[in-house]
Amino acid sequence: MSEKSDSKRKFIIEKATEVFASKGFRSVTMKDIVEACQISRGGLYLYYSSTEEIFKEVCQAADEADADQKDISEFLSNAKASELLLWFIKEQKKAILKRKLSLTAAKYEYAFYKKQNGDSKEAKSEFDTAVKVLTNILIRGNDDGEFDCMDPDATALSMMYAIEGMKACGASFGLSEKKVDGELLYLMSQFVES
Amino acid sequence: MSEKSDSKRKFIIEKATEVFASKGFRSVTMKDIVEACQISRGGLYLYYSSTEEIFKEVCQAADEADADQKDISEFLSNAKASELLLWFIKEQKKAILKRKLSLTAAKYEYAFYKKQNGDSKEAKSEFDTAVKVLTNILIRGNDDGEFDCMDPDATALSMMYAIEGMKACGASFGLSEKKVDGELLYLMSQFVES
Amino acid sequence: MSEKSDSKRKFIIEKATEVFASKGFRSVTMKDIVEACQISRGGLYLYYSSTEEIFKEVCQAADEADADQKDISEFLSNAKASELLLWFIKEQKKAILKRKLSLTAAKYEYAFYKKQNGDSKEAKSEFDTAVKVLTNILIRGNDDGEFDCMDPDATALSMMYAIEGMKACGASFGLSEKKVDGELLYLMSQFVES
Amino acid sequence: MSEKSDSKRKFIIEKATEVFASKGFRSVTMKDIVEACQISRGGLYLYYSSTEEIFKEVCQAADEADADQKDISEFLSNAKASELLLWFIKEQKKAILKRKLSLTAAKYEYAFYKKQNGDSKEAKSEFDTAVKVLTNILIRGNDDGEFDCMDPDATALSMMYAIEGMKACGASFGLSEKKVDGELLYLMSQFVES
DNA sequence: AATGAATGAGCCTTCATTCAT
DNA sequence: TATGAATGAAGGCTCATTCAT
Repeated sequence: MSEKSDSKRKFIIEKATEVFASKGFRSVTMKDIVEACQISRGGLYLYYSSTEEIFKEVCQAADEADADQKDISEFLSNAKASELLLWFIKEQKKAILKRKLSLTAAKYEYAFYKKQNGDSKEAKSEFDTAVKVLTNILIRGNDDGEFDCMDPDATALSMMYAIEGMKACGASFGLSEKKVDGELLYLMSQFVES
Repeated sequence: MSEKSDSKRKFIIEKATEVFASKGFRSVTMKDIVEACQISRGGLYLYYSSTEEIFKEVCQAADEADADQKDISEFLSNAKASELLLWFIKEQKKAILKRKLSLTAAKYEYAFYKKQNGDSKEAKSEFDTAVKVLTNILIRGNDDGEFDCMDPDATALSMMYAIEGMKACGASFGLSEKKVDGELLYLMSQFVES
Repeated sequence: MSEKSDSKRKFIIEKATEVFASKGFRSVTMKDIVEACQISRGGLYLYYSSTEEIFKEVCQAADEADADQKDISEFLSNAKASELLLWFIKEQKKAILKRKLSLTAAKYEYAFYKKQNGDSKEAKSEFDTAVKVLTNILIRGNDDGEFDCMDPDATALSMMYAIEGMKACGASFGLSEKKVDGELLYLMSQFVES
Repeated sequence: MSEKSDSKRKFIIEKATEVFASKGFRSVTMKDIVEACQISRGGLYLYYSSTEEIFKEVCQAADEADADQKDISEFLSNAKASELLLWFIKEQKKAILKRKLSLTAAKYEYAFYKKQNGDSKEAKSEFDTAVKVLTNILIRGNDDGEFDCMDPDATALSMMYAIEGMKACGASFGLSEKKVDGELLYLMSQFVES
């Protein structure tokens, strides 16, 4: 089943991404996806057998697409802390703003859905990873004398909460790029000598 | 007639609140509410004719309940800024933590649902109000020499983003009281001389 | 659910009996029953939620209807053995012949279906009961000097196998009343002095 | 072409036999057979185009396999009646007991299915043949002085009903070899001087 | 006011059957 | 010959909504 036709699977995931981005998670039906893909009901079942299965692959594909944009590991070890921070902030900004295809709302719904049913690990990891990355950046910035951040752990966590808050606000009532920029600048101003 | 029916409406809203808190918005059915209220299907339709209508009243009732706890207007004019901040922070903490009956997830879902359908005002107002209230508190604190906050507008907005982020995190993967306290203290530390 | 409307349940069981009698067990769908009853799909689900559930009640109702025809307990204690045998044989004959509404085929299918899935008790009891009843009749007949049956247990069992065989033949390719009579007479001739 | 396809047909029938033996007739799908044969969906359709067509060949193959075991015609004319009876009884016993690969249940289902649709000849012939064979055996036994059977026709028919009954019981709730032996001995005791 | 039986639309899932390769 | 992806019909189940009582 996994080799059926990778290009078809990819096609379905692409179309499904649009569907989840525009309808969230719970209210998406197999029929919605069938229609988005213009294939038959039975045809979809050859590849996937539930919306949850599709959603997981949609998220995974989206994460991979984000990761592809930069080979982080090498970048992380060579760049200056201020460059890293800029990159990090830009990534977050993209995540907050990407209107058209944002899976944020669907991800919240899915996380809530899993929480109800006992599972609650999946959603957490992405957030925690971001906090760790940012903490490391702040520590290196302190070491290099670029930043002046008293408590990198607390600062990183707090920034990520603010960023998560912007994602949520963006998903529920929209947020202009200007507002996002203003907030990100404000957040950075607390430890960057401008 | 109106008295009796009012108490019945109130009863329905109470039960429905529990349902929305535990199932979110979109996946709640009239049947769920009928069962929670132990009334007949037809009976419910005498009072409300859709889950959306019920959800709006549920949110309104929840907001009023929060507001009732304190007569703010008077309180705002008499209290010291540091007291006001403490009250504000406590309210937010309650909003973040109230696990059992949190409508956060349902509200996000609803906001997203309305955004799709064109409406996107409703959700925004609550957030904006909170920002304004906090801004005023900060300004007063500056005037009284209690706080040292360079940019009250930006600070208030940033704090609310972080708070919104905590709500979202709490709704999707849970947040301990200790973590919330830590973050709130951190946020305040930026302008309060401890 | 059990008191919903007994007359409606009874109506459904009556119609379903016809369906099972004409289509067997496995190939009967909820749709078949819905159409036989001329009710809506959802309507049927108010009373029953699977064909198996309906089939069990159909069988139970059929058994009760058979039992109703005679108050056996009293009859058993007062009648002469030859009368009892006649009654028993007549009942079996009815069971073999009742063409239009015979559940025999459906019962075989169901028994086979349960056997595949591990259960295999349900079907056996009816057969065993009949063997016991017949054995008792033969024993009494011997005691009264009406019959001359050397081994009542073996005879009763063998007769029931033959009767079961006739049921099976009747269900699969039909059996005339004359043939059934001939066979039953032959079976009795082995221990009844004509 | 024909050789290759013949072996393939044979292969399909073998696998299909297992499927019908374990699932009956009506609930067997082309998919079941495709999977049992490990061939493609389209591939199966090159040889057979319905489960009914396959089932007919399955039955025919099974009958031929049974027949192959002994060249009856010659055997019938040379053997002693008591030997023939023993052979006949052993064959029947095998038919009753062959658990794993018994087509009994499927045959009943099929016979019933055809009866609904008007056809009802197919199933009858096998039974009638057996009755005739047994009748002949009994007559010869009488002639040779080995048996003492007053009415060979009636006796043969009655025995076959009992045997058919055992098949049905075996298919629906199982029957031990001991029980089958006991019954067969009982049936024979009625005309064999032990 | 209140009930709850009844309806029918809508989504889920499986399968026989076809067809391009 | 043989494959297996694709289709669409059919049946299962749930739910919003109505209506006679």
